[in-house]
Amino acid sequence: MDLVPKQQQSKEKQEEEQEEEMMMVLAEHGDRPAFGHGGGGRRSEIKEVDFFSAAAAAARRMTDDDDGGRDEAAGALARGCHNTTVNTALDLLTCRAAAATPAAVDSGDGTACGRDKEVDAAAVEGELRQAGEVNRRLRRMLEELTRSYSALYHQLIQAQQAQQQQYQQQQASRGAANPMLPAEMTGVQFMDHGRVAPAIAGAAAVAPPAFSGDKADSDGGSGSGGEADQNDGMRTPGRGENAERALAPAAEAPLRRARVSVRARSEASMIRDGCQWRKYGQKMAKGNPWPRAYYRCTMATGCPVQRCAEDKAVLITTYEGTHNHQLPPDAAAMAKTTSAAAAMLLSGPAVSHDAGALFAGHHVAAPAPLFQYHHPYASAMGGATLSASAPFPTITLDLTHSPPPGAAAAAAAGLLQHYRQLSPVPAMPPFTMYGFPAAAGHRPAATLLGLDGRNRSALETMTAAITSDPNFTTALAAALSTIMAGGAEPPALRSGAADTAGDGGNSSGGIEPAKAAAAGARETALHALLQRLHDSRQ
DNA sequence: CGACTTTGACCAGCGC
DNA sequence: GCGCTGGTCAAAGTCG
Repeated sequence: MDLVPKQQQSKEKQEEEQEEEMMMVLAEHGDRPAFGHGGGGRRSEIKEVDFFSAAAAAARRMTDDDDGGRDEAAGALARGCHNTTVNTALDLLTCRAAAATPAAVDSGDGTACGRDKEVDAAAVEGELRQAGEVNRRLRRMLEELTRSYSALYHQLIQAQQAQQQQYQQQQASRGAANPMLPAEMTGVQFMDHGRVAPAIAGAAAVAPPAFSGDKADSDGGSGSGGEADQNDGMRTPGRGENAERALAPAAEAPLRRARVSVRARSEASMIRDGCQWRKYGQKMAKGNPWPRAYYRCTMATGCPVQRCAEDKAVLITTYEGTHNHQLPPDAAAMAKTTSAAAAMLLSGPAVSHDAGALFAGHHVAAPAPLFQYHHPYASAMGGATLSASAPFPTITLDLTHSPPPGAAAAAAAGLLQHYRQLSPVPAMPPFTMYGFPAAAGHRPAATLLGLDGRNRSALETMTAAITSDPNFTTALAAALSTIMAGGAEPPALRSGAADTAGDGGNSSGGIEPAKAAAAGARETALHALLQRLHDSRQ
């Protein structure tokens, strides 16, 4: 089930297998498949973009591994296509370090182990135990931070809902004779962060249902216009859209029109994302020497594919809408990514701005934008950007380049800094941040965070994007060390978090000298651990 | 023969 | 109102 004509599939399957073998070999060396430039000696361009074969291969590899931590990671990775947990496919824990130790290398030998080596092994094991302890403390601390954030976020939601109700009451009393009022109101609701507000059903349909691979009744989430969606995919701006508009509430069309654009280097005419697509049209777009092809998911939904005008090797795939049927695991993986991105776009703070554009001409009481479109964590996401440019709000996941070493770390540090500054109105950064501990601990982020579907989807988007960054380990190291060294958790997380975090929390305010010394020691240990992890991946 | 691709025509939205 | 452009339709062609 993919975008490639069936007649090509057998040949490509062989290529896939070779690809996966390559992935496995590379993974053993800590490398990652590189999209585009550089690539660490690998070919600079890939013939086809298969976002998931690598993950599947990694999952298989890890499943075969005896290490418990890896098994857990592999399980989580494999489950990622079927549930709503967040998988970062990280194996940052001690398994790699352990594998790199002389003890691990020589354990099967038995003849070459001299007494010195035994001593070394014992020392390394002790060191690893220490590192593990630090890791556990860190995890506890971050769990506490997570809880604090979650509580704050819910307070924010409640406050916003109260504010919205107040607004609605004002509008109801003021504009009873205004026929535009319903649309305006839905527009406002659309911009609200409300997690389960009926008016945001479209956004909800873009995100969680498709994620979970649940039988998504998400014909765009409206529950109406089902026929149009069924027949037309969800993308029927022409004649079909008229029917859809007639059936759907006024505000839902914009909701469904958020787009997720994936840029990837590929010589193929389409990317393989696990779904079955059928081409139904092709046009020469103005200013683009390469034709824009239109594909429709033969299972129900459709999406246009476009070749980049600037670079033939860059394939731009734009997804719009939501599948209204069950997806195969591979397709669900991409659906998770794209629909999560759409959900973030529709429900995140930036939506305020986008919605302002969308509802231009309406009197939308849009709250001031909380974030810029090119915010720091967009960089940390490895090239995810939001665009308010017409006609539809679009989020672009750019896989065509990998940031230079250090860029990801800088982005992560910037993300933290940015989050500290903006934490009074928590939004996406916490999701990103909190994805880290969940990833490191191979635990479902949803369990950690108690996230609702929208937050979870946003988290998935972030983690999916972040983990595509080959330098993510470096970024993680920088982020964690920033937390430890800076001693400045996000302000929203300071209150009450430090105590329950045990001594793992490097609380900022008035640390006693002894505690400071201990914190310094922990920091040193953490740096050593992170350095080792980083080195082991290179 | 069925599924799929190609391609010209058609339609709607938008800007001038 | 007109022309341009994006998006879709549907008939014809292709392929296994």
